[in-house]
Amino acid sequence: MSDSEKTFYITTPIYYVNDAPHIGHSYTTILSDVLTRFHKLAGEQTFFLTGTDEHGQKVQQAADKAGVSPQEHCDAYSKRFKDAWGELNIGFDKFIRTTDPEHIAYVQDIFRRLWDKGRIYEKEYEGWYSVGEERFFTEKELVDGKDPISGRPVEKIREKNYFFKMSEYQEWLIRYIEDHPDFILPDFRRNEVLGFLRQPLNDLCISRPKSRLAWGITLPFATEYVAYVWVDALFNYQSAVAGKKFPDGSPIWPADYHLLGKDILTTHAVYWTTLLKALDMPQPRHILAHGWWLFDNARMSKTTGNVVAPMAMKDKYGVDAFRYFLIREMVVGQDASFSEEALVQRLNSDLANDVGNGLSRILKLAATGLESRLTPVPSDGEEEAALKKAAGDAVTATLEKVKALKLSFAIEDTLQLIRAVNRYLEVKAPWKLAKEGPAGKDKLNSVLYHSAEALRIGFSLLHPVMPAKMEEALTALGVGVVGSNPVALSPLKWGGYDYAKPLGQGVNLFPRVETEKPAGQKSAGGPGGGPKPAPADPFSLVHLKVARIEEVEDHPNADSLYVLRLKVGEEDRTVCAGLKKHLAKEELRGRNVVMVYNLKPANLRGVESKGMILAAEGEGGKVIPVMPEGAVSGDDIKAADTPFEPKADLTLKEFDKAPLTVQAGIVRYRDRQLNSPKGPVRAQAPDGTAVR
RNA sequence: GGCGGGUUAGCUCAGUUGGUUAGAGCAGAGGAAUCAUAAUCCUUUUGUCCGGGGUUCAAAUCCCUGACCCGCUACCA
Repeated sequence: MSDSEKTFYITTPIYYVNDAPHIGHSYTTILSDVLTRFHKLAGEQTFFLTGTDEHGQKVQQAADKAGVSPQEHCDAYSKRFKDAWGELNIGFDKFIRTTDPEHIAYVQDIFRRLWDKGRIYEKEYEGWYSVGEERFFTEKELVDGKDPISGRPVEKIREKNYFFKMSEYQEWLIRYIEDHPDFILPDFRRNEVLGFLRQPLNDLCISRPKSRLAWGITLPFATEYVAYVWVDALFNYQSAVAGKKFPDGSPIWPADYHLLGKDILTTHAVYWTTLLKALDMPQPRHILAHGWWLFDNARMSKTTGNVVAPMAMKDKYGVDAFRYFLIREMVVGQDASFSEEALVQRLNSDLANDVGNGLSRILKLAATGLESRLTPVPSDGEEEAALKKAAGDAVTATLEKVKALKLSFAIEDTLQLIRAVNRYLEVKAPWKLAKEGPAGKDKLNSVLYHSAEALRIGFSLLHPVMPAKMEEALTALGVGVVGSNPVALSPLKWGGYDYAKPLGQGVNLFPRVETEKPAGQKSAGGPGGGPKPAPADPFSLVHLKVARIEEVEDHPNADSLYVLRLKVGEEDRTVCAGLKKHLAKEELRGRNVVMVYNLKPANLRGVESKGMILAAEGEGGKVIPVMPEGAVSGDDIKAADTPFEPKADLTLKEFDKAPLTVQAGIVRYRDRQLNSPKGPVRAQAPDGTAVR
């Protein structure tokens, strides 16, 4: 995959210092570590970069709050990541911090070069600044002279900022992505980026005045400004390796892989690439967006008490089992689900039964029959030749899949070899040979030597995933571990070790984890599944409330939307409604309506909408808001005989799963009518009309 | 609403340019063995390949259509 045969430079995103390390950070970092170790195993020169992103408003605020300097705050918080990676056995080559003087100087140099090349221009504008939202609004965006999002007052500020001419590179970028099909991975992400680029690309504001944000990198050509944090952060990938070379003298940049979560793909695929282009610098070879870890039914876990805290799993079952699970279970690019049950399953069936037990049996056989000493012999027999071939095949197949980033499948190929050893032992029955005394000794040696060789190669292939445990395993075979490579000699080559040292004894690599199975309650499905919990009634998650429309305004940016100021009990709410085509302002003002109270806020053309007004959508596009009979603002609306467990930030999709319709003039969920404390919710619409 | 992807064994997924009896791992069942971590090995069950229609000598694979799921995006609110 890599254009370069001998070198491999991989990066993780730099993590925001204020965050606490969690499974998302851990996965990205472990994945990078595993890939790095594999490439190292294949004999390449590698460089693995990770670090922390330390500038920005939130850092400044957190530091102020704690009464320390931003730098002190960063020093303390950055360390949490470094420590976490230590615990996860991450072998990074450099841990960069964006407050490193070298990084700051590098970024300043970049800004200077962009400025000299005329890629940056300044633009002065006057706008309305909302302190609460920390952003500008145009005159047009203001609602009632106030912040359209929070409704708070704004102040008029005249401000100058610097912009990067990103829009000029839109056509180039589209073509580049089309010409390099494996630039953005997986391929469906590439299509999404191309879709994003079908809309006009704006120039990028790359400065922040120090009057608003002081904690950042000062722009060399405008010292009263700091760099926009994303630009600052992205250049870490270069500043960290600036002037550095691989041992053979070849430069480290460009990166072979930028690993990242799908949420920051646009930043990398668009901002980063165009910035590099503007500087005539080589592009990274691949940008890989991986998926997320999901936890099914977190809710139920809480009530039953078996909360899955992924980071605690590494303490409970060991770092290597944790790493193995993450790499084995997630198909790179896809989402995957995390559960303790699945982790234990993998630990027992793959690691304990196959890997650990495989080693255990030959150590014991060698101890009883050969005093733990093996002598290399040629692979004359049919089974021996087959095992030797299986080892070679496993190496080829595993490394090929690693190159294609199919790590979960790569592991499976390696495990095939380990299983082949167990099968070979069954055929040769060395425990019988051991009982034949001196006569069987040569045969026994041959069987155990072949088994040990196959295992040694298998363990070496697993080493990138489970460095600590595999070092223990290889040591048990007498193989020394040099640096992070399993052996100084050929770790992946049959006959690569002479067994000069005796084998170890009594090694239990992965103790089985006993799972308590309540008697008489055998799990219905496989352990992966288990009985699926009954899904909650979709409507039970919905929180409807009566609201009074205080004010109706035109949306500043959208022809079909109103911006409604609502009073919900004592609370003020701003909601957008697509009612402009259907109703005049006067028809709405002062009216009581029903709103979805717990809907996740959405930004609709610049105005944040916190909720949604329910209306019957009749034939011919007629829209009639529903009427809560006699109810007052703030009343809850519930459906008869339906549990009421509102979920915070309900998505529109979740709401759509509980379709509402009109029957006999009353709004219903299925056949249950919706009531306020005062009476039913009515809508003058024909039976069957959908309400939304 | 627009664009894109998906639906294959109880679970997680492979299935190359359409080509014989559709596969792997795990889970289940039966047996063998006893060196080993109640581990291993052998044998083995189950699939209307989401539904419907079409093209073809031949379709999990191509086309149309319906259902459900997911991603991105939107004057969805």
